[in-house]
Formats: sequence, C-alpha cells, structure tokens
Amino acid sequence: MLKDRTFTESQLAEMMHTHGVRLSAQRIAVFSYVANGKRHPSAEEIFTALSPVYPSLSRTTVYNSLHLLKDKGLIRELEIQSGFVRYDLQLQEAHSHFICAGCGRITDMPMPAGIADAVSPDYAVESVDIFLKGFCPHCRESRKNDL
Amino acid sequence: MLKDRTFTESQLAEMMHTHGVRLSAQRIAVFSYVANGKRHPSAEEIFTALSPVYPSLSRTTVYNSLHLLKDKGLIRELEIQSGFVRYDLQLQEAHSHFICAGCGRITDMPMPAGIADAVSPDYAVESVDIFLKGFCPHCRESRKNDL
DNA sequence: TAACTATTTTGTAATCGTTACAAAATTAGC
DNA sequence: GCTAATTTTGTAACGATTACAAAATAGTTA
Repeated sequence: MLKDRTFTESQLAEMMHTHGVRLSAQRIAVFSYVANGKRHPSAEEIFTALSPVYPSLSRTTVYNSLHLLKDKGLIRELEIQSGFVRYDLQLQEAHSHFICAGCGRITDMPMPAGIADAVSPDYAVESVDIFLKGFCPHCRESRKNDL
Repeated sequence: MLKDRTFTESQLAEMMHTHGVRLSAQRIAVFSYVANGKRHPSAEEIFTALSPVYPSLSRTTVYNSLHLLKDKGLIRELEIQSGFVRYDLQLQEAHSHFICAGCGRITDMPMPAGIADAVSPDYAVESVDIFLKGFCPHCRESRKNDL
C-alpha cells in the first residue's frame, strides 16, 4: 500500500502548465479530483462529484479533460473493471492495483520487481499494468463470518 | 511467449462436461473458437466468425455461452483494452499478456515470479492480471524505419 | 477597451458493447 | 412421443463513451 499525497491547486496548475495543458477551472477541478479524491474515479464519479460545484458542467467536458490530461501524461487510464474506465494520477513511482471483489475499493500496491525480465527482449514494453483481484482485509473478515 | 495447443472437438466437449456445462453445438463452437482460434477474441469477433457456420446464431447466445464458460472456470475474461472484453482459455499455467500498440495483437508471455510477495499478506489475492503494452518485434521494426 | 481569433465548454444526438426479456426452438428424462 | 426444463433467438433497452455544432470564454492585437 502506498500512502496518498495531497496536491494544492497551485501545484496542480503548475503541473498542468509544465505539461502543456491550458488552464481552465473545469480542468483543474477534474485533475484535482483524480489527484486528491478517493482516487481511481470513473468519469461518471467525477461528473457527479463536480456537478454541484460547477452546475453547468457537462459530461463531455469531463471526458475532454480526462483525455487531454492523459495525452499530456498527467493521468493514466485504468481498465481494471469491465464497463468503464477509471483514472489515476500518473505517479513517478510505479505501482500496481488491487481491487476488492467485495467493496470494489481500489488500493495501490508496490510494483513487484523483475517484470520486464519475463518478457522476451524483442518486445518493447512501454507500460505495465498489474491488476490484483481478491478481498481486502475488511471484506475478507466479513466473508469469514458468513461462511 | 507460450506455444499454442489445439483441442479436438471431443476434448472440448469432455472439458465442458467435466465442468458441468451442458453441450450444444453453439456452445462448443464458441468454446472452440476461444480455445483454438487466433485466441483472445472479443464476443463480436466470435459472433462474426461463427455466423457463417451457424446462420441463425444470435449475439445473445455468444454472450450467454461466454458467461457460462467463464462461470464454470473454462475461460477467462481479459479487460486488456478499453471498450470491450476479450476471452482467453483458462490455462493451468499462469501467463501474462502483451498487447501491441501497433497491430493490436495479443501475445501470451510467461508470468513473472514473486508477484504475491509485493502484496501485504492481509489481502487475499484471488487473481493476477498482468497487461504489458508496447510494440511487438514486427511493429517495433516498422516504427524504427518511420522515425 | 474593442475587435478578432482560437480554444473550451456545453447539450444533444449517435454509437457501441452488453444486458434484459419473452417467445420459439431444442433437449432430456420418462 | 410427451412433458418439463433448458437453450436459443430477436428485439428492445441500457450505460459508457464519442461526435458534433453552437454558445461561451479566453487570449491577442490594436
């Protein structure tokens, strides 16, 4: 499990600027939600969370912002679950993801070493996604009681 | 890269039977396509490929069969790519998947050792998916020439 | 500041993979 | 062969995402 970190709005704006993303209130809000929120949100979750703050917010803007932030390397798509895409801050330190089959919560885990060694060197690996599925400590416990 | 294996129809029927899947021509065809085809097909690919053989085949039947085969542990879902699900034979030997950003082809790779060690022992890991993305030897070469 | 241009946001409609559902067809056991 | 249970089929619905054009906003120049 990796610990979370909170980013101030000006830090986020700075990151966007250095990655060539023009600023807008909506974009900053979307980026902030991915970077600081409970994390790994879907587009719909972001839209639902931000709508009260930006009543005119459009779903399309959320999608546009996410795609832009992804193309510029600030966030990353996670296709850990069927049916929709989740988004994660593109951290410098690689990590894997654990999704709980009970509560659905996603937890960052350390990236195991030596992944690249398992791939024949003719293949140019550009990204590695590791999705672990199972039960988190809490759901594991409640399941034990059920059985 | 792992080598492929071909299953005869009676082997497939046998596997289905021992896993408690009732036989039907359509189900065998779907299972065979996943087990023997180019592999890692989507529901749509299966439907398109089998339609000529079973002109009455319905997309719903393909989905039904895939879900059943998955629930009975014969095949596995791969959410390696956004927007749709791919299916893979549930092999006894664990393996990871490489998807080429150039040609889209999916290649089986050996499963690196020691994945579980990276997860804190409070988490009950039930499955591990490793998705590698990059360029296969062929596409890597053609890209070199383009740059 | 005004005028002009480029970019972004918005809202609606369309698309695509998948699921729901009920009727028709098939299968299995007697 | 008959009856009950299962499977298949076709159509309609659904949910996430994308396309697109109009409206709003921001940036630039004068």
